[in-house]
Amino acid sequence: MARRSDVLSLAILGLLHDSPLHGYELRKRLSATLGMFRALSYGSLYPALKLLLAQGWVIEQVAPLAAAGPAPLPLHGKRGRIVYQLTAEGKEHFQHALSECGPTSWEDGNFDVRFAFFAKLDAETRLRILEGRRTRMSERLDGVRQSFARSRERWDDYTLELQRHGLESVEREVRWLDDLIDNERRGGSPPGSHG
Amino acid sequence: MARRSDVLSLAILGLLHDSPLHGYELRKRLSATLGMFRALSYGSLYPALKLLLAQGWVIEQVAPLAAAGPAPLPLHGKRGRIVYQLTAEGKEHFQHALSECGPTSWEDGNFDVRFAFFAKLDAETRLRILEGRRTRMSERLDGVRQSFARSRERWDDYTLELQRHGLESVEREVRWLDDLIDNERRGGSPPGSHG
DNA sequence: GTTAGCATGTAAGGAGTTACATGATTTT
DNA sequence: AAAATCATGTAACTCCTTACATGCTAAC
Repeated sequence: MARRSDVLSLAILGLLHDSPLHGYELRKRLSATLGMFRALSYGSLYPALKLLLAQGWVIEQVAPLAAAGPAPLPLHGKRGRIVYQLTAEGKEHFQHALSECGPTSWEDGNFDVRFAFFAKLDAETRLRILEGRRTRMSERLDGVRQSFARSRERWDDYTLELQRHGLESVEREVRWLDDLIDNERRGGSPPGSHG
Repeated sequence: MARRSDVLSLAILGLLHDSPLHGYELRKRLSATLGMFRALSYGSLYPALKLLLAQGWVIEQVAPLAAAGPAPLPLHGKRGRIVYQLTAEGKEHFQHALSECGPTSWEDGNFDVRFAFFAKLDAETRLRILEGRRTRMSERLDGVRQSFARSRERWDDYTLELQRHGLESVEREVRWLDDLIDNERRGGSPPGSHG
């Protein structure tokens, strides 16, 4: 019934939570936000939407004429844009799926999307996910540091530089999470800047 | 005949370039280095090795007794470890594939592995790949900056913070590439530290 | 009038993971 | 003697991309 991870579904439902959208616009927002800097292909998006439809989490509505919106709003001829809207079950499923704070929630692919919708979660769940992620990243940091120390002679300068850069990236990630956890404990919203 | 990208093949051939290795050891090195901090599964590795074998780029050698190596070297009973060794054609193919400095060479999945084997490339090719990568990252930076500026009001603090963090990551990547290009132009090896 | 962008889809295939299956060796 | 680690592999499955197919609309 429920898919294993289905990050994409979660992201789509989350975006539709605010307002109904059609596929093309959805794709632009998915690409521009949610840590997804790589553009998602239509070959992934449209089948995913049909799946959400089949599960009753969204409904399709053809919009041939003007719909309320601040965008340029070009009127279409034969077939209007297909606008997807969240159903009551869809909202329910979204909240349930988003509230999952087990180990899968802080995995590489999942964490970013969870974080993007943190505003729709309670403070306790937010903290649990952040701490889980921090622990995971810390473990990774240890592993990377050890293999870095173990293999100083084995590799040339370029390979070493690549490893060093990767190491720094993970260190930066941990510091970022530390700041977020700190801020969450004080009951504040995310900071606008940090070192 | 030749696969489209085949980053994994390139990585394996590159590691075997220095010394023959068996699958298990190969996997550890692939995971620990080459920017691959995620462990590669055996379900990917062993089929890839069989493919290299079929193409004549490596040969298998069963090592039931001691082989020259500084490792703990446990002797095995029935079946020894299967050690893979680069052939002359394998070396040739590796050099040819690595020297490819077209647009594919600076794509997300490919660049890291290329960079790891930079020591086996001439300075001119190194510079061309670094500059291609820099341009690509710069373009991405522009796109991210624009969508970040366009959507300041649309999203909540958490989503915005995620975007800001992503933005900073790309900025950092560009600075890193700038340093490397600078250093390459001076004809030096990679720096040990930077801002 | 043609190029670029809007808009929706399908079929085939690439690249990888998980779960399964097996067995030796080393450490506790 | 149990647990961890070494060591090799296969089959099924997931997720995603590319290439194809179609047609409208806006800008130059």
